[in-house]
Amino acid sequence: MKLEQILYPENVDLARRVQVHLLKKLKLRPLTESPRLLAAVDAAFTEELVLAAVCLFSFPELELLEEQTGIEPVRFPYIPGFLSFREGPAIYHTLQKLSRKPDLLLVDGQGIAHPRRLGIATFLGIILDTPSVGCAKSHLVGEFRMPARSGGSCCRLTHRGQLVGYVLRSRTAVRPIFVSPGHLVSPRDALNLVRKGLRGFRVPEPLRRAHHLTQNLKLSPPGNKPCRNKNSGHN
DNA sequence: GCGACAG
DNA sequence: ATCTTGTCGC
Repeated sequence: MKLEQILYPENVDLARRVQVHLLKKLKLRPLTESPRLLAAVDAAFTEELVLAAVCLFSFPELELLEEQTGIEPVRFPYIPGFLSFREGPAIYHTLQKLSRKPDLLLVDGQGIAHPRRLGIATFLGIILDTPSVGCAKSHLVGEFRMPARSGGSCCRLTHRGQLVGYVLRSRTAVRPIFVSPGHLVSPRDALNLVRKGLRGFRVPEPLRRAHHLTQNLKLSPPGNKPCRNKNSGHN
């Protein structure tokens, strides 16, 4: 199947077929080696644009190594279960701008905790053939017990009799986050990796950075580059 | 038919 | 996600 038809299906039915197609390629297995380069991705929106941001970090130190952004017109509506067709293309093309290929993708959204096991983390992991982890701020599918009130507690997230991730209370008294494996990792890997990235916040540090970058992009879009010789005081 | 429903 | 002001609490 061509990349063009995977990224830009013309309607929801075709999008569903893309998901069913990609599912055949899904592989979940424990990581052999710890990742060294983690890329956190996020997207923001205006009425007509998708603004993507990618932040590359060393792992597990989490030192920022590189940032990239990209903008595309909105081509797909937001429909629960089809988020990857709204945000995916812009994020995909922005990831291609990185000077180095990441060992792990940390995505703002679900992995296999999805009606068809194809959340955006799984989608990106498969088309880029890279291990990925989904970290969503709210529930999409699956059954779970609410984790205890204290930070660090977590419960399994199951769907149709399968373990699809964990519900994690990253900090005391905050709403839990939903962690699920995307591609080429195990549910436990996903949980462990997200925990290492928390740094005391509700959402992993790398994703916060990506989110901020996305918001800044909306405020200072490229093309609005300040011209030299205009009130710069040195001419 | 009813309720749920990532970002 | 985005819109959108003040306000409750540590």
